[in-house]
Amino acid sequence: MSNNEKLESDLDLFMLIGQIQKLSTKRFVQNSHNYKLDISLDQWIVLGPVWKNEGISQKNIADYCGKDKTSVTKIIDTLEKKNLVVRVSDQLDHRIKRIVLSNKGKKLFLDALPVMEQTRNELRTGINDQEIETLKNILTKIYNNLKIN
Amino acid sequence: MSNNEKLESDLDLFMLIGQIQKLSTKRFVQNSHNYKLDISLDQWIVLGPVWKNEGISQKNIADYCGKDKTSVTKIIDTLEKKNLVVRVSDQLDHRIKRIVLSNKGKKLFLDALPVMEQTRNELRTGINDQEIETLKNILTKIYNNLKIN
DNA sequence: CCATTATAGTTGAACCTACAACTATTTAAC
DNA sequence: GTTAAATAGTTGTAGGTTCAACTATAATGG
Repeated sequence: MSNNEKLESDLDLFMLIGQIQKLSTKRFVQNSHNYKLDISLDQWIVLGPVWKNEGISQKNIADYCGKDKTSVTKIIDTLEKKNLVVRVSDQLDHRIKRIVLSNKGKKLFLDALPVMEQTRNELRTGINDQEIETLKNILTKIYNNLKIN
Repeated sequence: MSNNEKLESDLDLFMLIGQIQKLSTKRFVQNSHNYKLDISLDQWIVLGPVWKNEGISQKNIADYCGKDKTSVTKIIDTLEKKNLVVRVSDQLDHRIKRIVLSNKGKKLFLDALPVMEQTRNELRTGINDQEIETLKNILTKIYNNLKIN
């Protein structure tokens, strides 16, 4: 069997989506290295809601990103280790940790914007806006099918 | 911010694909549990080429599945621990390990087929064949964009 | 009030992924 | 024919995901 022969011939939806997910994650990291940045796609995804909503709780980050609370805990752990964010306990509700960007975190988020832009463009090469719209519509249907229970 | 508010409003392609990938993996595992089967989506994906091509090498499994050779090594490790497959050294080329299904592995693969079928159907609910075709075409373009380099 | 229940976050285990470095073997090139 | 390069697979490390069990705190409802 030649390299990727199967993959290219009768790739089913599961494989296709899994493949694209892996490749786009990889591409984002490669691109960020080209920009001399050290950040993973998931770390960037978590920084997003913190950027838009300073002091957001981990619970809200999880909802925003569609991630499990455990995943958020661990990604925040590594973001904190890299001094990109800090956890601040809520003064009223002591269960809640509020996440705040450090200056380093703000800078990295901004620096990574063009990396995201480039990755998006590479992904969309040769695909027009109409197709992207169609794609999003169908994917949203699938998302809704899977989301319920 | 309400539960999943962001996710549902302005979900971008990366999030959408990542979300669907996570949810479909989860759904497959849930469905397999309902059938009293103990198998993950990735384990099933690796069993596929072994089923179709008895004695296939790990390298070919990796190509077939679009997985890293490291991932294949580790998935085969767990499949072997569960007595679903065995590794057999190639007699001519001693670098190659050929993977063979045990009877238990064959049974599990067959038993899991309806689980896959059901998961596929749940995913496709309310989406016609034309849309699936369109979806696959666009996703294939994206796949090709990302695959090169 | 106090007991139940719900919520926010953490921890540990098991699995998957990617990368880099490694072993062992085969092939190629001189 | 021996050295160099390519190939198959493994190992270790680091990150991400899920599940279940746990801690701590807050809200609810007799």
